[in-house]
Amino acid sequence: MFSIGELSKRTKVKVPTIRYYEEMGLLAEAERTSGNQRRYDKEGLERLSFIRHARDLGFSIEAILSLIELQEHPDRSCQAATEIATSQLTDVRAKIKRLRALEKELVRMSKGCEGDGVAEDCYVLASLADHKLCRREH
Amino acid sequence: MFSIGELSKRTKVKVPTIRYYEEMGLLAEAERTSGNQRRYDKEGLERLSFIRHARDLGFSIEAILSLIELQEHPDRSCQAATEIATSQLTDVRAKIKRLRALEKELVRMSKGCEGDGVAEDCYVLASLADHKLCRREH
DNA sequence: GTAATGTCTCTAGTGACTAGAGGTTCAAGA
DNA sequence: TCTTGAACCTCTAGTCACTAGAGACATTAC
Repeated sequence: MFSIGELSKRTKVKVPTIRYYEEMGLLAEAERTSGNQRRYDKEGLERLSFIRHARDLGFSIEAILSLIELQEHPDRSCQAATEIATSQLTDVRAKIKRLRALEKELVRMSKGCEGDGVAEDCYVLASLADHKLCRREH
Repeated sequence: MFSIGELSKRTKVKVPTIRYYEEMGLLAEAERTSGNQRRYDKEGLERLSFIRHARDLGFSIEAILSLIELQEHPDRSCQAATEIATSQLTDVRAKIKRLRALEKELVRMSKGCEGDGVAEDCYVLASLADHKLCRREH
């Protein structure tokens, strides 16, 4: 059994974040010492690692709740889990696409201006003021 | 002179968002009718278009405040504007990189599981439970 | 004149934390 | 055993960029 600080060190999840996850129902309520401090065991560690991993991959707390629910009923179909992962993938791909468009536009803006003139002639500012100067939608 | 609703229609920025921008100091306080409703002119429209465009490109409100400050002093060096744009570009590129890694991992996870088994054998869940199954860092 | 639509301010909520205050508990050393 | 200091507790409020809703007032079209 170890403390919340120890759990934090092992999982690299900050202490307040662990408490927050407990409050959100991602982590079961921890056992307590007689002095009311949380104590964790291997199971708690595994659960938190799972959560941290999923968060790192961009899953929302809500999605993780569903995944945990599923984990706790190993007899259920895993279709839901696959759907959640696929939807996350779709999300990620949409974000990449959008960021690529932004990247191109920002490159164009930055290249247009050396940063050595005055604001009046700045291509960055001009581009922002007039969307028509953009080459593509973003 | 037109109303906030009209401005909203023309810029595609929602009415409460316009009021929010005013509160944040991005937009000058609008003139008012005798009945206390906001009225805008061409200048307000241009300013809001600028803001919207910058937000679309992912600039933070704070960054936009700096850009506007610069716009209002056309004699100043535009170095700051170029720096803001470049830093934004760096940000965007970092995000893309990270999302690409996530994409790969999610593809691998989804491919590993057909979604036709039970949760106990689900590769998605197994991957989340054990980071060691991952091919790369993310 | 009336009815419908638009606008006003204000407060509170979103997601996923993070920071801080003020108090209690624990573990290690003397 | 006592003391010190780090770690822990709960609670509230703040972050960012909005968004939603209540209840009241203004404007516009007929």
